[in-house]
Amino acid sequence: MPELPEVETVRRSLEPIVVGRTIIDLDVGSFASVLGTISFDHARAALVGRRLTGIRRRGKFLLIDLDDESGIEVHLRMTGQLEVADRGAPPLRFQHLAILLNNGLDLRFADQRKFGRVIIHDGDPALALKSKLGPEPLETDFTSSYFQGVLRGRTAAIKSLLLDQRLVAGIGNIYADEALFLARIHPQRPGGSLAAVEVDALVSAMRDVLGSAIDQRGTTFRSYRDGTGQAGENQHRLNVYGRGRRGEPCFRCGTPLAYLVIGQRTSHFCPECQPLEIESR
DNA sequence: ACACTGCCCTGCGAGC
DNA sequence: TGCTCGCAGGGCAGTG
Repeated sequence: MPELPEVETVRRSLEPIVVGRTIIDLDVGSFASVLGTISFDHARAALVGRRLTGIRRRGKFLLIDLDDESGIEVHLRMTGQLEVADRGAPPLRFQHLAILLNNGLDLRFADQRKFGRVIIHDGDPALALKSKLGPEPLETDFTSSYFQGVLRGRTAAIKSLLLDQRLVAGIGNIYADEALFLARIHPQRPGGSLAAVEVDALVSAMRDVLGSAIDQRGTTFRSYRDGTGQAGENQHRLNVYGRGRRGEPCFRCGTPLAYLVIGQRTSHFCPECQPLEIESR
């Protein structure tokens, strides 16, 4: 499940290989809606001959900039993969699109569950995302006071608010659970009930879990790979995600971890380290 | 504006 | 062993 650290790892691994290359053709598989509503012919007309000038990340979106000020937006959703391979190499399993480059390499998009998309924009793809995405949690404009303002008066569970991309961009289920554990905050606490010190701890925990996950080149459970097909290592560093369902012990206190479904997402936490009642803290 | 639900999609692991 | 069933969940549309 690619979240900010995984998407950033894909970006970093692709950047030196694809930037500066020119698109010579496209190859689409049977799943035409990977391109959204535009036709394959339209996509080919828009992309062939374009040079890739950069690759950026915004939240969980990858943005490929082209030399005519247009761009491509890629979202991997749950099981998407974006990988570079030699033209002669066999296609990826579940491959839906290949962008053929002038250096003998193909940029390939695969997705087992067909949730991911490759969207071609006439202009800067970042503009389309501007209204949908909050600040980047690793940038300096994501401050504790900003987040405190965002949470003020909110009654929804903090876990759900962390997943709202309009409030902060790039957090998914794994890193939301990990950050709440580090900050010792129960996932069901109403967002507006967090004290200033708790928001401080949460903001700092988000930075910690995301930063170290990038250092580990992402979390690989099953399908996630970087742009060269390499798995990440962060799955060995997780404190709670996936462990609550199995009732495994908390690494901090030994209490069996628990899980709850919040906003239709499984939330793993330590009932001892992350109490729901503020009075008992 | 906010909170919440249902939808998309399919391989895989659990259970029988 | 072979089968069925439900889980995994990001973003978006739709409802109240």
